[in-house]
Amino acid sequence: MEYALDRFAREAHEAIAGTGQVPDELIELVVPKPNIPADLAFPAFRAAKELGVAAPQLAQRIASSVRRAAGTLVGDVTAIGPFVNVGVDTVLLADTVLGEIERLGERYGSDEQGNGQTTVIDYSSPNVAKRMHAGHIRTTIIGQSLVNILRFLGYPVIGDNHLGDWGKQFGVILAAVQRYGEPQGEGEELLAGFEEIYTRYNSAMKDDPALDEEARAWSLRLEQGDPQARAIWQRAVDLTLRVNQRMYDRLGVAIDHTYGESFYEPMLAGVIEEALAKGVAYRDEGGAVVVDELEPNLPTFLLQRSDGGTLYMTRDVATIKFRIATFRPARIIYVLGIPQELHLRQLFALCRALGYVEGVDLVHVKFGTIFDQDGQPLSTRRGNMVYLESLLNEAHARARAVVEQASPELPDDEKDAIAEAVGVGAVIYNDLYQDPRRDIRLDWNRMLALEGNSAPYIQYMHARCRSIIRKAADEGYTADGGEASFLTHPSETAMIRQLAKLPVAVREAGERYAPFVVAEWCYDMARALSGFYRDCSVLKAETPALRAARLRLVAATARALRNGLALLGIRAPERM
RNA sequence: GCGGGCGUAGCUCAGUGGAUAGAGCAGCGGUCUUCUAAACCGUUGGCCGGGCGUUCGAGUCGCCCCGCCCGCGCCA
Repeated sequence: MEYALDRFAREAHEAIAGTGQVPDELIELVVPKPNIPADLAFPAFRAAKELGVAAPQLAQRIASSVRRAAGTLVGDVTAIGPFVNVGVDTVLLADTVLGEIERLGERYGSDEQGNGQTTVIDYSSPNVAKRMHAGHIRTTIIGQSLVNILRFLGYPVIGDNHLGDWGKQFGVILAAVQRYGEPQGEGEELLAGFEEIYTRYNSAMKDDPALDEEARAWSLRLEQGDPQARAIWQRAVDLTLRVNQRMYDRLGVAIDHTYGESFYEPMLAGVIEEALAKGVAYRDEGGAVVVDELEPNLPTFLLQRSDGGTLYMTRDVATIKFRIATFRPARIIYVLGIPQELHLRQLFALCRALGYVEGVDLVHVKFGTIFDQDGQPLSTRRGNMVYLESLLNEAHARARAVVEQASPELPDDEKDAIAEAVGVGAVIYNDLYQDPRRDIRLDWNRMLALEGNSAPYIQYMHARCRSIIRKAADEGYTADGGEASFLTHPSETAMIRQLAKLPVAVREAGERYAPFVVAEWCYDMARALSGFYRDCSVLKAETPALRAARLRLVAATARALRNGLALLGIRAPERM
């Protein structure tokens, strides 16, 4: 889709090429830094060198011979030193952008580049029989935002929650249930019970190899369909899904499939056989299936345990094979932590060696680890674990306190709804506002910040727009006759420029698998609005025509902010 | 040892070869009789870890160091 800024870039390029001063292939436009008074720039260095002239001279020649074709978005063209600076025609831009937003509404910023190329995204994937904690929040939130963004870009996206419900890990739970009895209770509390016996057994296992054997044996019984093992397993799976769903609902997360690792059990033997038959793997003296020397610097790994049990790797290979056969994707994305990088490199290499992934892009979207205040890893044993539910509850409570103070007149249920949107939004935003590769040190005040570069700030600016629109309607004002040409104040044109950038930001976020690009756009949009709010009154505009134009601008801003926040999975309340 | 990531203001972070490196938080000083002060304005704060190179131009690319984090066969 060609949005206003795409058109502007094309027309600016054409205008420069039209001077005949520089060959088309040497024209490369860049977006200048904010302190430069231009919307696009052509650094003339390379072209000047190629043409054997001084760069400032070439820039000057281009600027003085450029012709502005009527009806284009190209405004002033000036040379500053070796740069040709191109300004946008702000009036035409305003008219174009407002028109786009009014026409496209909640689709403003979307695109069609996906073109039928299916993308499978593996995200969230918590373990069964455990509560979700701070460690799960990143894959869940980043994953859902990528789903939203890629869908918006027109890719058919299939999300899959690859539940950790199999393998030795669950063998430990089964063995623990045998030893300590199955925990009783309901919901979160019951899950905590499972967790408790799991950690107890796990630490006992450390100095008793017999317990380790037992857990492994139970994982085998589960794989082989032992009815007792399957019954406990089923209860644990159902319970976990039920409890997790509450978290997903609060976070605006909806995952298309929840196959889980167990789903692939019937396919595992075939995968192992195939790897052996193709000579990609071999069985060693101990009986384990080994994959060796697939690629330089790729460490050896196992596809089957020596006792016949399968591994994470086995199930992941089967998962890829299944996904490709079932969904015919052009791409599979894993939203997984950096510590899993080696595993995925091995997995991808193995799938390539097996010939499973012709024409399929395998992508690891990686993120750093969460540590506590002191830089220690979060763990149940350390007692520093932060559970997702209590995190969200705390966020809600803090936001609720602010609503209570700021808007005591609102009805109770609306206060609650606002507190939920704002509190949860703050948590989500905290994970999406930066490049995910960095490790995060847990800091409640930063995580639950309600001011500055935060979701609540953006939500607040949106609510202010909505408030203006409500008040205008009360007074009988409408946007009718609101010509974009009245919007000439610097704060207004700054807003329009920012509005125009949403489609660009969405595309970049998709290309880089980087929701923070959208988050950044939202924040910059909110700041642009606050400048406008300070400088330009809507209801008290000098003329009815100006008021109507500003009403259009404010409505468009609310719409665009809402779209941006939606891509992050953050709600935009009408009032705060 | 091998592999990967990170290093930009006191703290948390943007900056994907171009012009004078930008935000938020914290600090200091101001602004509510005004379309919501979850806001706004002003201000303090930088050998961009270090070195060498490539380039007309390097926070950005390459190489070498330094520091921190992570991973490296029967867990996931």
